[in-house]
Amino acid sequence: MTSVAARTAPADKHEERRRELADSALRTLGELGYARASLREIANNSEFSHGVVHYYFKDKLELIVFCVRQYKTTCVTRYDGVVAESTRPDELVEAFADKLVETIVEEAPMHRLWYDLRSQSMFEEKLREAVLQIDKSLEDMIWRVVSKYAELAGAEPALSPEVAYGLLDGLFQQALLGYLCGKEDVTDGIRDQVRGLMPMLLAEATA
Amino acid sequence: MTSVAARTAPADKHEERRRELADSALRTLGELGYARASLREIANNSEFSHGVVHYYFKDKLELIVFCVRQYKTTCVTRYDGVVAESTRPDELVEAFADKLVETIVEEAPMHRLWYDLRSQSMFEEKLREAVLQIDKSLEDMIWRVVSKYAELAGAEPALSPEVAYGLLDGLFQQALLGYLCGKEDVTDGIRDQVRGLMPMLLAEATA
DNA sequence: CGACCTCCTTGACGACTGTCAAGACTTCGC
DNA sequence: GCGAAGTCTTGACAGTCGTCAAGGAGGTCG
Repeated sequence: MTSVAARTAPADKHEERRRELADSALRTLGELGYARASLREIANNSEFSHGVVHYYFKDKLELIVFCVRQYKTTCVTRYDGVVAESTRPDELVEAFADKLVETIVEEAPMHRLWYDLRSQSMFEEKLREAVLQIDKSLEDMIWRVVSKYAELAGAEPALSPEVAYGLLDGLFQQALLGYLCGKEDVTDGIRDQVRGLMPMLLAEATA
Repeated sequence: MTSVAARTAPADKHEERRRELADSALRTLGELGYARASLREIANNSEFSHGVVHYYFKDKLELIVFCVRQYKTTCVTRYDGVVAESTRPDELVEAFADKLVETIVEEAPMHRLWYDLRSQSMFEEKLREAVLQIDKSLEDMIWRVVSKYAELAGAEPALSPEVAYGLLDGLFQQALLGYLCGKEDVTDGIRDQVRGLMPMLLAEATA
């Protein structure tokens, strides 16, 4: 309010703490999953004590929904670089496959958490709104890849965004499970699978 | 041992009780999910008391793995009738799609439990062996459908069993989530999706 | 200095969990 | 009909959980 003003407005400070808390909570959640990650364990892996959660969040549920929302908002831009920088269809496929593998190897805990939460939402209504919203944003992300791929190939996508996402998500989930189970060549496997699948997503140009 | 002999051998009796227990446990598990289904709740929804579980099962984990194994062994034959009775490719696709819809509508709790457990196996090593085994049997089930379809169409499958299963499982999971979230026309949606997808799984006959 | 406000810790609460031991009830061989 | 084996119930155990109230620490402003 005065000349210099606060570095950060008080409301922002509050919001920033929420982000910090959510950030360290995500580490624990990715390690233990939704059900076994207690608030005490989450707090232990942060720089705070277990009581502070209820100062910034109403519920365990509110914390967790906030966490996953936060992670996925950064996550949905993951392939945008691939889309922006590819100039030939096969180049895009390779870059996309590389990025998929990188995601599985480097962010496996986060993604198993996502699948955990999506499964939980089948039982718990309170999770559904957030899950559906995130799912949609992932579908959009995949669609940007597919439609760019079609454009570069001079063709049209042969499938709806929903189906394209469903198919690729199925493959990704399978690969993630395989990777976590220690199966070898799962990374090469997903690469081959994507190389084989992507051309099938296209149809002749109709316009 | 005598002339008439026992109706069921003692070992069978024990095994039969396990099946009975698992059967009523499955109802509770399908309703509450893996994490929130306590042994007391499971026992409450059966004709037994909560202590009996440890007479027939070592663990909660052993009970649950037994349950899902039991369910899935009946489940993996679900589409065999479709495979056996179809004589034309389009007929198979329709019958397959119908069966998928029927499965979603009538057995949603069982299948969300399956996805719950598969997600949990990404965190809990002890679940992985059973999950991988069941997953493989589902892959085989799907492959019987796809290869029969190819045969009827006079073509070859364009994909490996693994990929075919991954794709269809992705679609199925998406449809299940949509159905549980009360989305309308999800049943018509999956029908259309299958009709659109199946032909894409085929390639020209090479032999 | 003292009153206030924000942020965070501590400790406790009631409820719920998986597990298991002790014993009651049932069934069956003899 | 008796004893033993098998089957099931009951009650308790140690532990964990989410939640929240009481209060301390640190800063700001009157």
